[in-house]
Amino acid sequence: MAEYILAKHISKYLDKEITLKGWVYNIRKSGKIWFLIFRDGTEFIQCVVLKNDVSEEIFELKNTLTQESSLAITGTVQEAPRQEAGYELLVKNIEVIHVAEEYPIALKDHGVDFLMDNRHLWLRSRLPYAIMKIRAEVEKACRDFFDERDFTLVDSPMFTPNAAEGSTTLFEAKYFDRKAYLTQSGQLYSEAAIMALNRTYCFGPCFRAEKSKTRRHLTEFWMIEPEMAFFDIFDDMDLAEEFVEYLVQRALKNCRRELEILDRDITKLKAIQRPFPRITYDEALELLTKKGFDIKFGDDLGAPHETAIAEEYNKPVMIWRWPAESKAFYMKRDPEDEKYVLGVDMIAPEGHGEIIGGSQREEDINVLLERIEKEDLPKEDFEWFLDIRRYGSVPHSGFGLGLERTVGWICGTHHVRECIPWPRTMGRLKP
RNA sequence: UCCGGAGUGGCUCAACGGUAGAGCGGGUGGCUGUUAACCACUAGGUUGUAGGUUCGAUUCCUAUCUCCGGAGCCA
Repeated sequence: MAEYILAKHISKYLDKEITLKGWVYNIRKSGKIWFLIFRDGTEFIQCVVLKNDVSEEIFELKNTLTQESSLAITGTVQEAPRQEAGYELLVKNIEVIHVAEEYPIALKDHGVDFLMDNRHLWLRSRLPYAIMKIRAEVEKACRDFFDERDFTLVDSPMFTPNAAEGSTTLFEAKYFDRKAYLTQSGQLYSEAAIMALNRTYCFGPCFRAEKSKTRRHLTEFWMIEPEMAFFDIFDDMDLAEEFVEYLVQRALKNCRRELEILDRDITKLKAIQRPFPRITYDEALELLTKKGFDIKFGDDLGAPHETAIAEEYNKPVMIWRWPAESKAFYMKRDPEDEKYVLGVDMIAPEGHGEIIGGSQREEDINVLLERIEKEDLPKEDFEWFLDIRRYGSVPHSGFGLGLERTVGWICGTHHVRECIPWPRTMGRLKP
């Protein structure tokens, strides 16, 4: 009886008889030989069926098996240097489990809308498969990085009573007889948590009802947000660059096969080593002016600006020390010049946009109150947040990294919607 | 919300205002090393919707819906 194995382990079974269980990816027929490209969710393997090696009944399956039919296939493993997997299976027997109906996704071009409508099937294709593998590795790397550095995972709530960022982009939910909002960020909760646990991170979905229709936006996306007591903006930036370097190198180390499937230029990823360039907002303005942009102090940097800056480097760029008026109320003012806040954005190379936003947080309750009043935020909703500054306030910092944008950069995908299994955008809630 | 682009067999796309075509997928047949295999034959269409101009509209006009790309905002 042949041993049932996962296809990814095939190299350990050279010349042995094994059984694989999975699905038909493609069939190439010839007269007395046919090739079945098989997938089981761990690897793609070419299986060779020779007329003289199998029964008439098995050989004739070439006419009845359809794309995505499920089967158990038994045969001998042999080397096949021309195959991506390096091995192929010489078939002895095929047990058909289910013959699939005509499969809508062909191995040819399809439009994005069609593929997204069929996301539940599209996930079976090679590119989504590779991206999901890499996403899982990056998520694991996120946890490992912080777990190995004395951080405690403290999850934040999804239902919140108020906004964390601006109030314009909240999803409203019915919460019994009241209103609740889906969280946009766990940061405010993390600020409370570090006073209990010193260094924490939260990792989960965030929801923003932004009516954005660009390749960098989802309404539901995942964010990992570390928060650290006694960290200033420089400690924050040091950690951010160490973190991003770690994520990229982990993907390179553990997802080489998947990056190959995606045809990713890995020399670009290999170059992602510390230190990353750091420029201030003022320096960014100077650079942009030199490049011909019409931009003045106080203007926020848009996507074209970010791209222009990013293309100057082959590494992520950190832009820090931003004009206060363009940034959130909780960011700490620069003690040397009140016009600025100690915030930082990290821009990924190759046009993948902002992957990190972070800052040193304002620890002075009076400054915070002043900002809350000036921005006309509902003070009573922030009382608990102000308590953090009433009882042993300390300098602290943190940042948030967008998972899909980071995965999109590592994979070299065109759009972040490919980097989440079930994308939610302004116009898409299905499947 | 604003600006631009696109809606044609299951899918991806053609078609000067004049008989709607091709490739893939499906079906049938052929081929012993194929790499999105190849070759031959075959079925498959109220051109997003509603109006209008015209002898005649896939093509021009108006409205509307959907999708895509971008802007703003952000991760």
